[in-house]
Amino acid sequence: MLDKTFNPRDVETRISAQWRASGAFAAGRRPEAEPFSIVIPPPNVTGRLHIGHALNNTLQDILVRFERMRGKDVLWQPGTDHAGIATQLIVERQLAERQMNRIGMGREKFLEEVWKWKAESGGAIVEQQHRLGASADWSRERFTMDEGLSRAVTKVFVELYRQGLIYKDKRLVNWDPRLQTAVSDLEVENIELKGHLWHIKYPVEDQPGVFITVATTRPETMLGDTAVAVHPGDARYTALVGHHAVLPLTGRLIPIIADDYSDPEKGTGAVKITPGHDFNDFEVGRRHHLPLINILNKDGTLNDEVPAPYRGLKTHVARLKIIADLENAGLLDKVEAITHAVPHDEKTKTVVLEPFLTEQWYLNVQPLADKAIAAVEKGDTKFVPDNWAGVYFSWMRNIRPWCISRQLWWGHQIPVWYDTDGKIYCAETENDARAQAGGKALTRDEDVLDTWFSSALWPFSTLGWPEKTPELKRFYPTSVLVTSFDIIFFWVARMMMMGIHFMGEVPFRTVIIHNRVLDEQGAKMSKTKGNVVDPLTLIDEFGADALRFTLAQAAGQSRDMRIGPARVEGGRNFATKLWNTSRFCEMNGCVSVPGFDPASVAETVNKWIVTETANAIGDITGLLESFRFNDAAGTAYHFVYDIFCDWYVEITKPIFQSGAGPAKAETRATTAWARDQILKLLHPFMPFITEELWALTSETPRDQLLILSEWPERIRIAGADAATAEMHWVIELIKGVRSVRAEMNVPAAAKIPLVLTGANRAAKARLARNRDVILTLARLTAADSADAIPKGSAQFVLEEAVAALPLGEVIDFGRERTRLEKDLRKAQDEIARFDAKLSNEQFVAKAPEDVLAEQREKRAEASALALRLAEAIKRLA
RNA sequence: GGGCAGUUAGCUCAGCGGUAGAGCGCUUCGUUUACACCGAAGUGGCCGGCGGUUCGAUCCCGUCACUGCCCACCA
Repeated sequence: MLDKTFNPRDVETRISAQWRASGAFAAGRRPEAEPFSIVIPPPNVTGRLHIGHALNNTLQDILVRFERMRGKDVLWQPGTDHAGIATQLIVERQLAERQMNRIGMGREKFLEEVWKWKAESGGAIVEQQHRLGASADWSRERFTMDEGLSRAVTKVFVELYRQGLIYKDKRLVNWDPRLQTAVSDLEVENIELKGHLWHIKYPVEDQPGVFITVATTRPETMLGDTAVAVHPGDARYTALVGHHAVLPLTGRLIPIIADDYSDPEKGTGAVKITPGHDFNDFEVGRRHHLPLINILNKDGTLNDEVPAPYRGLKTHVARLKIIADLENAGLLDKVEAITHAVPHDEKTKTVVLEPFLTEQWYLNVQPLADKAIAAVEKGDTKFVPDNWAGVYFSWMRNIRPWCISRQLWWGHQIPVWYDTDGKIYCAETENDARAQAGGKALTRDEDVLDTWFSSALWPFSTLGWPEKTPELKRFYPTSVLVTSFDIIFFWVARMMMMGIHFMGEVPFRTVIIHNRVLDEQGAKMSKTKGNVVDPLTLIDEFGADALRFTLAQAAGQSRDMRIGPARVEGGRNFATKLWNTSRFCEMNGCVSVPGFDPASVAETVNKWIVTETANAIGDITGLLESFRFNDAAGTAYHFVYDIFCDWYVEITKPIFQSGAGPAKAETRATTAWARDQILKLLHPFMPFITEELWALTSETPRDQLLILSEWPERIRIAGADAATAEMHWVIELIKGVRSVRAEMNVPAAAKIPLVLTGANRAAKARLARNRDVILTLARLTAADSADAIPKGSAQFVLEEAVAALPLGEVIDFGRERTRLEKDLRKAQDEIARFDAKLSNEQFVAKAPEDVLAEQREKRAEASALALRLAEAIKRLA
């Protein structure tokens, strides 16, 4: 006997262990089968599972379990990412708490600390994925800084270098002055802030009293100005072009030049040019061969290029001082309050990034991007939903060189060595480099690669590349990638480029972009806001199945989703429902019958439920094939709740309560069969509870886990339509009776569902249409006590009711009249509506025949109903 | 400045040419041997505004308004 309620905690641990011991998740179990593969988006190895991961992993697990049940040879490749900046930040923070810092301890020591932290916290997220029920092939777990993956990274770097696609360049980068590293364009978060536009008067050389006024939001950068630019066609300034301005506070002379870049409409029409600290100015500087002055140190303080009073100041401090000094000098023309976008670091959003001149490694992605664009255009890779392809294209088509070096220590160190002359040796190993260098003393490049560089290789590096492994051959390209839209650029695009470049084939056939998870108020979850919903808490409280089902239900095609305890509670309730239904089946002796043929059932109810089950199977299969997770979950929910529990189970109760007989045996077998189909259909969504019920509720051999069993096949049975039609009448009838009873406050008495077991279908159909008869029945059952109507005899009651009672007599309830009048009005409205439609010549001429017929039939029905209602009202009067 | 989403029941969202749907909430009733993490019956919508296409529009097209997100080098 099943326990009264389902206890997720115990069951989940036990079953999880069972699955892992069984080796059921291992890829390559079915060498003859079609392969299906997914690589997991590797989470930060030291991170914790957040609700976004939970959604992402759930969707993958649904697909993977679905395909595994369908007999495919499934690889779900798990693993974790070293997450360069994020991890290094955490460890540095920890060191700071112990009054230490990485510079002080040196690279080697620091890396030891990071590895130690990885060892300490590294298992956590994987453990959490297990708790969610993720059925990845854990024996193949990889880490981006594994030996194998690191070798792949090195090889890719060296090859791209040799192909001339990786190069070193000195140009402006986005610089993080706190971490003191370059970051890529993508890692910049522009935040709208209130600020000021300062108008500063630059005196013109040898023209006392003449000024050229520039406007800037970053006055401190004026110390690095090397020109003032005006538009060539701007009449206000033509006279000044070719002259020099005297840069305030420094006295340096800078040329006034003409350049299209200057927009006469903006600011004052004259713009200060700071090639060392502004991306546009850098370009202007190149065009005009302007000198380039770097006024910043790596930590963002002003360096010795600036006048002594400003040296060592942080930029925002220097700004205030400069403004004050300019004002004192009478050179501050005016100040406007504006809002403007200020670049910040994307991780903490607290550090202002500075354009900064450094030498970095770049990857010329243009040629790779061209192929990656073509691949999506050709349909080699498809985005679901496909509007994300547009996002992908727009970024790819405007792609710029990727700055791949980072001045961090945690990551893949760049495989480049320098001799004492600074000559570059790029090689896979230090020995190779030394050999190239002819034995010269070498020092290795200090920098590491952008985290996303190794992530970009994930689909093939995890499969063993550069070795030609059997897995690589079998599972690349992967079938599906499931990810969130915010890493399309960071990750998806780069995997496309690297995959095509190194494998000659796209890394995945389909990219499923799921929505982002917000809290219940619709706010983006963030630690600082404290509104992070911890999936583990939800699992503890409601169970993994409840969370998974809730997430799947909410996984719409293109929007954010809001998740919180209230919603997961609904998922939990559904799990409980499933449990209790199985309990009902068990209590009534519904045991799976080996060799049971659902197409052979004779009873109407059974034919009907087989048909409904077949429909659910077909629908859910199709929906999962097209990645419509929410629709699939919704269909399953509706089938289990509304069809199986609310109707089939209720309707079969009388059959189970009657004595023995073929109908009873058949219904038992059918119920067990339907229950088994439900368990299978729900298994991808709710693996734990279904696995548990599978083991507990059937007597067919259950040494085999549900996870390995087959996905249900669609069944066709003879007479399905007739059975369905009759059941619809019956259901309507019962609903009508219930409704009338509720209205009349009739206590429950007779077992209405018993109606079904009888033979006279035509009579039942008539009953179901006839509201008056329903009223009669309701009155009868109200008048008589439950005892007066023996169980199993409602059929008799109904037919008696029809035969014995003239319609008018029963409608003697005062409230009934208003009710009838209301219905009549409604019916008349309907008639009018259909008449309007049917008298519309164009409609009659052009509408398809079946639509017309339907409309006419409905018109007739409404009219008949109105007539009956009118008569009933007349009798009441 | 460009682009992409969205606007449907009190709330969160499905639906996307043929008389408006779910979950939660709310109201009323109900403990009959699966289930109170329950059941039954209800309440509740000019499907953002305005035009157009169509016999027919929540659905297609145009436009406006508002909301959110992404991208962009603006002084």
